[in-house]
Amino acid sequence: MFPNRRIAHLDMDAFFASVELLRQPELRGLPVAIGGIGDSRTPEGRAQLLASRGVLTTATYEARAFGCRSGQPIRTALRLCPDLIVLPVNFGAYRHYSRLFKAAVAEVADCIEDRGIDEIYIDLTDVPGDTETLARAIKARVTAATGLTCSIGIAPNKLIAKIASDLDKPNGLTIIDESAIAARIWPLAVSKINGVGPKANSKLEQLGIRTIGELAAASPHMLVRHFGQSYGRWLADAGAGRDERPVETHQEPKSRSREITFPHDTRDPLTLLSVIVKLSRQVAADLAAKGYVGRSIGVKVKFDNFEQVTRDRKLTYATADFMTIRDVAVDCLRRVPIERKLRLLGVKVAELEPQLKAEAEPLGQTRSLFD
DNA sequence: TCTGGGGTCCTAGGACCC
DNA sequence: TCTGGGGTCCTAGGACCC
Repeated sequence: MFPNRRIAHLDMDAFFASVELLRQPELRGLPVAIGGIGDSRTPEGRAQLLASRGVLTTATYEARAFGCRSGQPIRTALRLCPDLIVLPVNFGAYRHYSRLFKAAVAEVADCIEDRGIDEIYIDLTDVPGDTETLARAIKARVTAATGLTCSIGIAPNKLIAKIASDLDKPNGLTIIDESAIAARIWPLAVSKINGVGPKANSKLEQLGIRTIGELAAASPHMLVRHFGQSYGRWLADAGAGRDERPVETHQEPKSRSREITFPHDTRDPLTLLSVIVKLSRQVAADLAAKGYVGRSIGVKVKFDNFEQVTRDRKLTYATADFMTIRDVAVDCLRRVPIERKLRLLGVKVAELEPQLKAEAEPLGQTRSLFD
């Protein structure tokens, strides 16, 4: 049990776009979005973006007022907001600011769980001090270190903290204790729960469950009947605001992949082969850079009708070797019936382990001869 | 010329073993 | 010979998240 925990969820506000605005302050107040490779302010860049198949990763609040959203095709966004300024993604800069804000938080509390480039959970349970004072100190340090704002939710667990951080965006601070859950959380849509996506949401809707309060009132039996043992029970717990997951300060990577959406759908064998080779080289380099090797190698194919298939193969040893990855990936691709054009091709290495352990592998194999 | 790229976790069926 | 049951591994697919 985790009595009286104090868990914070911190989410940077419109992160990618906000970083760009630091670099280009003259764009403040204008509708700005990040995505693709071109810059919409030049005629060539605009033409490139209009021809591309990219989506927005982030939109400023000014752009959101026009209906622009992350995940939206750039073309759609430019139609909704012809004056939208679309800037190319610059992951190097975002990673830099990501490190800065996480280091700033660590000065106040060091039990931090990484949830990607722009959000974290923080366990404040054992940090001395009043909750609101701590939260304000964290926000102040993040802004001092980066010039950026964030939104924080604090609650007895990660599930509620995540919902809370979204309630007062941008630059928000929301503290929800056990006694406030009914008033603050129950009126919200079930889709606000991290883990309830479009499929579960529409199924719940068919069952007459639209709010978290209605989920809390639903019978766990009924939920298990419709959603299965595991997800059904989880839904019942989530509705009740129960979540005992700890804040995990370290997670080992499980897989490494690279994928690319073609500018134009294709089934040309030479093109597919050269792309597989390139992706394999990238995955091998990524693994080498991080010092990992993996036992499972596979490919992902998305056809022009968005149908998706995967093929993978497990090896008897772990590797990060480019030629091995390439050969197995090619082999996997050969097992995919190519009856229409491809939209996307990807290569993945999974079941990762640190490289040092793998170097000891031959010893293990030798020993096994005497088993 | 609608719909990115990089992840995690879960399920389910068949093979295979005891 | 007319039909078990548990366990693990492998592969493929899908939901969901940032």
